[in-house]
Amino acid sequence: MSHSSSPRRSLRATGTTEQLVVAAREVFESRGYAATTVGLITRAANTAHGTFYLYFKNKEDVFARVMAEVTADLFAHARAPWEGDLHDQLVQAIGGYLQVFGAHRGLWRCLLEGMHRSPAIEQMWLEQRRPFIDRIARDIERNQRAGLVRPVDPILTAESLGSMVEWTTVCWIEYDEPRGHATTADELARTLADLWYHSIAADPGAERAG
Amino acid sequence: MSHSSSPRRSLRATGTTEQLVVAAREVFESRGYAATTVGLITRAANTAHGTFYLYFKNKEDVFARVMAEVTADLFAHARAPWEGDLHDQLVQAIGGYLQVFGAHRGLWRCLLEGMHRSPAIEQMWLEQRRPFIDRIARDIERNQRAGLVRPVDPILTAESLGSMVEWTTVCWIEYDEPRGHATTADELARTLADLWYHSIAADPGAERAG
Amino acid sequence: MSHSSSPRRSLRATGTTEQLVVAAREVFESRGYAATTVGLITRAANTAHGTFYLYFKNKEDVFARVMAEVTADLFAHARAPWEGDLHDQLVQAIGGYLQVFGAHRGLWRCLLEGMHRSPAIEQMWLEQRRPFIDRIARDIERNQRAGLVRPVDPILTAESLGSMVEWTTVCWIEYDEPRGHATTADELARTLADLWYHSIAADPGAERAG
Amino acid sequence: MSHSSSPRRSLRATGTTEQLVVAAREVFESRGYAATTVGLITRAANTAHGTFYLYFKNKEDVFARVMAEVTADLFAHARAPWEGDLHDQLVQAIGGYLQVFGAHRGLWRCLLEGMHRSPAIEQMWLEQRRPFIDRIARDIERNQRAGLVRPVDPILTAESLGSMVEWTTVCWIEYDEPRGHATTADELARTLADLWYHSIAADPGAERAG
DNA sequence: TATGAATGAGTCTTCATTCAT
DNA sequence: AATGAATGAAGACTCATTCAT
Repeated sequence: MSHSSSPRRSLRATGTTEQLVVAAREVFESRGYAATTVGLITRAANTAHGTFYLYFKNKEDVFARVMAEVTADLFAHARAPWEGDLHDQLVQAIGGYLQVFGAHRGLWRCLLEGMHRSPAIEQMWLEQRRPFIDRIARDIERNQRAGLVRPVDPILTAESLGSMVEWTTVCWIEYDEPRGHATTADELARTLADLWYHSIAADPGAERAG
Repeated sequence: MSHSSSPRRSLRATGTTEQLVVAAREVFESRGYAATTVGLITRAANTAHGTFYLYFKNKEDVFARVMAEVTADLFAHARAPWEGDLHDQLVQAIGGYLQVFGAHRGLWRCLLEGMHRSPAIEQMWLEQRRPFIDRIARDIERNQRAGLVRPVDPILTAESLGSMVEWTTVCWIEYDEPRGHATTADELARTLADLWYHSIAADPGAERAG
Repeated sequence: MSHSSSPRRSLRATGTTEQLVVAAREVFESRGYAATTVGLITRAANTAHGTFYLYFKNKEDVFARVMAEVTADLFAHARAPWEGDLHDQLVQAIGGYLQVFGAHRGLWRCLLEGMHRSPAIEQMWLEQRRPFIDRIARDIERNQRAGLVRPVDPILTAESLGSMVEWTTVCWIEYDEPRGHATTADELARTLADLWYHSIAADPGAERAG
Repeated sequence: MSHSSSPRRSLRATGTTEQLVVAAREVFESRGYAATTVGLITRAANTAHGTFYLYFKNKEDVFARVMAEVTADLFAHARAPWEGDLHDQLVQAIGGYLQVFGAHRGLWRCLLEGMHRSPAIEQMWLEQRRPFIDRIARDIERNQRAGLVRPVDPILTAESLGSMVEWTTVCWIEYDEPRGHATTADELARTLADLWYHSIAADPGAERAG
C-alpha cells in the first residue's frame, strides 16, 4: 500500500527542507543577500542543485522562510510580560531584543540589503517591524493616561525610540562586537533603557526615587 | 605639435570623470548598489563602456568617489555653528541632517546595501559615521561640564542618539515620504530634538522655562 | 494468496496506462509537443511522476501511443462507404475528414512539431498518411477506368489533392476558427470538394448535369 | 578621432552579425526550432556565447532575422511578371515557388514547429503567408471578370489552392527528395499547375485548345 | 505496482573586464 | 584618450530519469 511508505518519505522530505533552510540561514548570515546563490546553499546543504527547486521557488522564497522562523523567535520574546516599574520593564524588553537580535546577526542586515532588490522583502521588513512600533505606541498612550509619560506624539515617538534601539543594536552587533566586545549587551541595554525612560517620563526623578 | 593637445585632453578627461561620477550617482540613487552595472553608468554618462575603466577600477571604486562627494556635503552642513540654547541647537542640527540626508536618498541605502559586499565600503561607512558620533560625544561632555547634561556615558549615549536620528531619518525617507508625507521634515526634526533633549538634559523643565 | 492479487493488479495497471494516455493526449493537444513534459502528464493523470516510466520509455513513446489511437479513429471514418456520384462522395469524404481532424486539433500540430525532433515520429506521420494517399490514388485510377476522371498521374495527383485538404484543414482549424468561425466546416468541405472535382473530372459540366 | 575607427569597427560588427545569422540558419535548418540552442549557434559561428546577446535578444529574435531574409527572397521571385496564358503563368509561378522553397528546406518546417512556442513566430508565419494568398485571390477575381475563371469564392479558393502548393511542396521536399528524387521539381510544378488550372478554369478545354 | 524524493546535465541570460583600433 | 566589440565566467532555473521504499 502506498500509505505505509508515505510517512517515512515525507519525513525525508521534511529533513531535506530543514537542511536547506539551515544551510540558507548560514549562507545568508555570512555572505549577505546578494552574494548568496542557490549553488552555495545547496552545496552547504549537501544536496543537488535541482533539489532546491523542489522546495522553494527561488532565493527570495527561501529567504522568506528563513526570516519567518527568526521573526517568530523575536515575537516569542516580545510577548513575555514585563515586570516592575517603567524603567525596569524597558531594561527587560530591550535586553531581550538585543539577545534575539544578536543571535541572528547577519540576517537583519540581509533584510536591509534585500529590500531594494525585492518588493516582497521590503514588505516582509515592514510587516515584521510594524507590530513592534505599534506596541510601543500603545504602551506610550497607556502610560500617558496613567500620568507616567509626558505629552508627546505617541506614533512619532514610538518610531523614533524604536529606531534608536533597532539601529544601535545593528551597529553594536556589526561593528562593536567583532572588534572585541568593548560594550556588553547588558551595559548597552541599560543605557538605551535609561535614555528611553528619560526622553518620555513625566517626572523622571520622582519615579526613580519611589 | 603634440604638446598643444595636452591641455585639451586633460580638460576632456576631467569632464569625462565628472560625467561618469554624476551618472554613477544617479544610477546608484535610483537602482541601489547591487543593481547598478557599469553598463548602466556609461549609458547614463553617454560614454563608451570601456572608458569607464580608464578612470575607475570597478564599481566599488566609482562608488567610493561618489560617496566622498556626498560625505563632504554632509560635513559642510555639520560644521555650521549652532545658536541658542541646547534645545534650539538640536533642532537646527537635526533639521540640517534631515535636509542633506533627504537630498541624497538612495545613496545611504546604497551604502548599507553595499557594505556586505565590500569591506572597503564598510570601512567607508564607518569612517563617514565616526566624526559625527565623536562630535556628539564631545558636545555631551562639554555640556556635562556646564551642568546642562546629566551624568550619562558620553560614548554610548552618542552612539544611541546618533543612531536614533540616523535610522529614523532613513525610515522616514524610505517609508513615509513615498506614502504621502504624512510627517513633515520639520515636525520630525522637532520630535527628535525633543526626545534627545529630554533624554539627557540635567533639568529639562528648568532650561525650557528659562 | 499471491495469485489473487494478480487480476486486480493487471486491472489497475490497465487503468493507469489509460489514465496516462488520456492525460498525455490532453496535454499534447493543449501545449504542443515540445512544451509537454512528463511532469505535466503525470500531474494531469493524477499519478506519481515515477509511474510514467513503468509504462512508457519516454515522451516519444507515449506520443506514439496517443497517435495510434487517434489514427485508428481517423481510419474508422475513412472506411465508411461513400454514396452518390463522384462529387457527392467527395463532399462526404472531405466532410468526415474535417470533422475527425477538428476533434483532435492540437495533435496534428504536435505531429508536425515533433517530426523534426524524433525520426520515430516522422515515421509515424508517414505511415499514418500513406494509406490515405494510396486510397485516393486507387480511387482516381478506378474512376479513370470508368471514364469519369481525365488522364492525370494518379500518384502525384493524390499527393497534391490530399495535401490540399490536409493543409487547408490545418490552417482553417488553427487560424480561422479562433478568429470567429468566419467559414463553416460545411462551406469549406463543399469548396474543397468542388475544386477537387473540377481539377480531375473528365467532363465536369456533363456529370453535374446528369 | 573617433570617426576614423568607426567604419572598421562597425564592419567587424556587421561581419559578426552575419556570421551569427548564417550559423543560425544552418542550425535551424538541420535541427529544427526547438532543438536549436544559442550554444549551438555560437559554436557554429565560432563566437563566444555572450556575443550572441550583443546582436539578438534571444532565439526568437535571431529566427525572425533569418526568416526575414528568406521571405525577402521568396518575395523577389513572386514579384517577377508571368507571361503567357493562365496555364503557363501558373507553371512559372509554382515552379519559382518550388525552387525558392527548396533552397531553404528546413526553415519552413522550423516556422511551423516554432509557431506553437511563440506567438511572435505565429504572427511571422501569418504575415509571410497572407500576401501570397491575397495575391492569388486578386488574380482569381481579375480572371473571373475576364471570363477565364468560373464563379468560385475567391478567398476560400485562394486559401485552398495556396495550401495545396504549399503543403505538397513541403511534403515533396522533406519526404520525396531525401528518398531519391523520384519526382522532379518540374514534373511536380506541371502537375500542380494542371490541377490548379482545371479546378477553376471557366472552359478548360477551350483555352488549352487555343 | 506505485510512489515521489533526489539527481545533475543542459540552457538561457547577464555583466565585469579586456583589447585592438 | 576614447571606443565598443568580444569574451567567458557565473548564476538561475528546468526537467528527464533513477531509485529506495
